[in-house]
This record gives sequence, C-alpha cells and structure tokens, in this order.
Amino acid sequence: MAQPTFTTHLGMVDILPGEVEKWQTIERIIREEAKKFNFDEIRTPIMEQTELIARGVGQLTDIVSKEMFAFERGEDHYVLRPECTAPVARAFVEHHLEQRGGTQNLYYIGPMFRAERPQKGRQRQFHQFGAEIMGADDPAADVDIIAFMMAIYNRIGITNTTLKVNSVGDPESRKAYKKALQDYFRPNLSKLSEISQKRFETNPLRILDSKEDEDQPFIEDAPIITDFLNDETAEHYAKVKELLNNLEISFEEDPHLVRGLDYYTRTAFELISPDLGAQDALGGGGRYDLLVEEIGGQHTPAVGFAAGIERLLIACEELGIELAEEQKLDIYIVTLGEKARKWALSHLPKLRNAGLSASIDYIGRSMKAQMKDANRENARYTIIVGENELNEGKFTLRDMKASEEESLTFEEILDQLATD
RNA sequence: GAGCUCGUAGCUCAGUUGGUUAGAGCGCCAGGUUGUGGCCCUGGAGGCCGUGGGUUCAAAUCCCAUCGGGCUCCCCA
Repeated sequence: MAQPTFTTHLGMVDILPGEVEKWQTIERIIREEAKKFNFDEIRTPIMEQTELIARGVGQLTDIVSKEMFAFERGEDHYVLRPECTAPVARAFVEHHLEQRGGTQNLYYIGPMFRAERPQKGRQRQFHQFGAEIMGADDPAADVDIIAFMMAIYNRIGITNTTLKVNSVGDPESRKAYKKALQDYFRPNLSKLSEISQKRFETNPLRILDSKEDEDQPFIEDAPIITDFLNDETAEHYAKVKELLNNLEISFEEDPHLVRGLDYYTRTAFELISPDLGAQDALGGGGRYDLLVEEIGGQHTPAVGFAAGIERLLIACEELGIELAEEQKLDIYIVTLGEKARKWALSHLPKLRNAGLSASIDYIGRSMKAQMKDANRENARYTIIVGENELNEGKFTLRDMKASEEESLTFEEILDQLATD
C-alpha cells in the first residue's frame, strides 16, 4: 500500500468509530466509581511549564531526562504533560484548593505524552485516568485510593491482577537505606551493569528495579527498605497493610518495588496483569508527601494513582470482555423522490425532539440501498415514505427485526415509538 | 539509543525454482425485485506489490539502500 501523504506521528493513534465506544464505556465507569468514592474531576491543560515537570517528576528520571515533548516559544518553556500528578499538584497550589476545606479528592482522565519507542501497551500519546487525595497523612487515604483503583477494574471485570505494595520510606528512612544499599553494592560495583553503576551515586534504589541479568544476583540479597523504615513510617506501612486486609483487598508485598518518579515517599503500589505482554503494569501510584512543597506550596501530604487506558483495553481484549454494545439507530426514514425527502427533513426534528435517534439517506440512493443502509446502521424501524404515503397521510412503519409493517399516521408512529 | 521482524486492494492474506493484462475472502457500489434490508446469485470499482536504485531478455519474487509499521531491551501507565 502506498503511504498516504499525511499520517499520525509515531506512537500517536486515531481512535476510530467502533473502538471509541469502548473508551466511552470505560470513561463512564470511571466517572460512576469516582462519584461513589466522592472524587471530583479536575481538568488541567495538556501543556505545562517544563520546569514544573522537571522539579515535580524529577530531573534524573527517564521521563524528564529523555522523554519530554518540550519546546520554547519566546520566553516560555512548554512541555506536553507526561503525567498528571504534578499538574494536579500545581493546580492545587495555584488555586489554593486547600481552602475548599478538608482533603481534596480529585480525579482526571486524559492524554499524556512521552517520547518513547512505541510497543505493545505503550504509545507516545497515551491516556491515563488517575486520582489524588491531597492533604491527608492517614493510611486510610492510601487505602481508599487503592480501593478506588481496584473498584474500577472490578467493575470492568479485570480481576486476575496482582496488587504489589511496598513502602519506599520517608526522607529519613530513605537516607539510611540509601547508605546501606551503597555499602552493600560498593564491593561489587564493577560487576554491576553500566546503568546500575551510574545510578549508584544518584539513586541506588533504582538499581533494585534493574532487569539487567548481571545485576540480579546482587539485587536478590540486597538489604530491603522495610528494614530501614523509622518507627513512624513503619507504622504507617503496617496500618496500610492492615486496612487492606480488612477490606479483603489481596496484595503481595514487594520490597523491591521502586517507582520511576522521584516524588514518591512511603506507600508505593502497582497493579500487575498477566494479560498485557511486556508492559505489564495496569496502574500504579503511591504517596508523594513532599511534592506540593517541592513546587512551592505548603506542606501537603498526598497519595494518588495513575492507570493506563490503552493497557486496560488490551486486558479486556485478552479476557474477552465486551465493553460496548452494538450501536442502534431508532429510525431510518426511507424516502422515494424529492417530495418524500422534503417530508423526511421536516419530520426528522420531531423524532429527534422526542428523544429518538433518526437518520435518512442524503445521497439519493435507491430504496434497496436505503434499506441496506438502515440494516447496516442497526435501525430498529424504518419509515417508508413515497407517493402513496404522502397522498394518504399514512406512512409505512417497518419493524426491521420482526419484518412487519403497519400503515400509520406520523402521530401514531410517534405514539408507538414513545411507548417502546 | 539498540536488537528482532514485517511492508501485495479499505481489511485479512495467497502469489509455487524470477516468465503473458497480479489473485481470494470480507467490505464497498450496482443489478437480479421500475417500492423493501439481513441469505443467495451476477457484475463493477479499487493495487506503479511502501519508495529509490541495481542484476536480468524479463522482478511482487534476487541484491543494495531508504521510508514506514509491529514486537523487544531500557523505563513506565
């Protein structure tokens, strides 16, 4: 096939009719669950200041160091948002949302952008939904965030997942742990992979996340963060696990779970699916008690999650979950001749105002072609309008499924359809 | 940034050791019924075989390059 003149950019895809209905279903479920969990929607711009993302997500992360779609215009530095927690935190600070009182429970749905090589479950423009609880230090918030996330997957029917949890510690615990890790790796530093050697100084925690073969034997026996948590953090983590158990949300502790965004503190979690291929994380999140301060706000402990919609769709596909029903059209008006067309155009609004979906042929096709079209559109009824019908003031209402016809006035047709 | 792999009709794909005007199924359009869909039958439209170059009497087929897609590593959703 010859390549068309214009195509989408690499890793950016059109969501076409037939597919988009699945997205609508997912979005509807997210909104319904959000309502149950008392989360309010927030919509932030697609572009943010580059510096916000750099400071929020972390200068050394892959996201910031090599995956940003960023450009300058005059004095301004724009970046297509690669995630939505930093933008939500920014909005929180900018609009003093804490003044609304209590904690802020916010959720979002929208496109994110990262300049990576696309593969299964990974696009350059991808879509996340997520939620944040801002202003709560209590483990109850961590658990409600997880419960919210799980509720959405349960509603959709994706239940064969594994929830992994860990605590990545507060700054004090992290400092102690970082030192312990460095002490542990130092004797074997030269045997580690190149990447891990680089991370040794900056962020040794990330070594634990490495999938390089040569690192594995060292990672296995590495000290684990949970042994270095201070009392307060350990207690918080214990509480989170206890509450998860109370809610009968099953989980696995994974002491090596480290998240790739720098803002995480204490609770971290990830939801894994066996149906996804190489990119097996449906969603993940955790606490980010320091982010709001980092970007210039008051100290605001917070916890959140983000999840990928494309991956959710892949999982549904694998599990054979039907997300969208066939679209149905209530009425297709089949017209024969100019007069009939005129009649149809003047009566379409009456059908539509009555809450019915209704359509006609625009391009003067034969009756047979119109019937075929009506069939393709899954029309429940056709109204057939020709010379005879116009003269008599009675129209042929055809029930497409039953293949039965009646001759009725337009008012009678409206009545009948209204009772359906 | 690196590796593997694939580019033939709108879609899914055949195309035998290089050999006349490149095929099928589905889809689309039309006819079979001058006013009736789904099933069936018939016909039609739609391809410079991703692009460029080379080898050859002859290339979808062999060689080189290039562009594009998919998957994977890294990392994340």
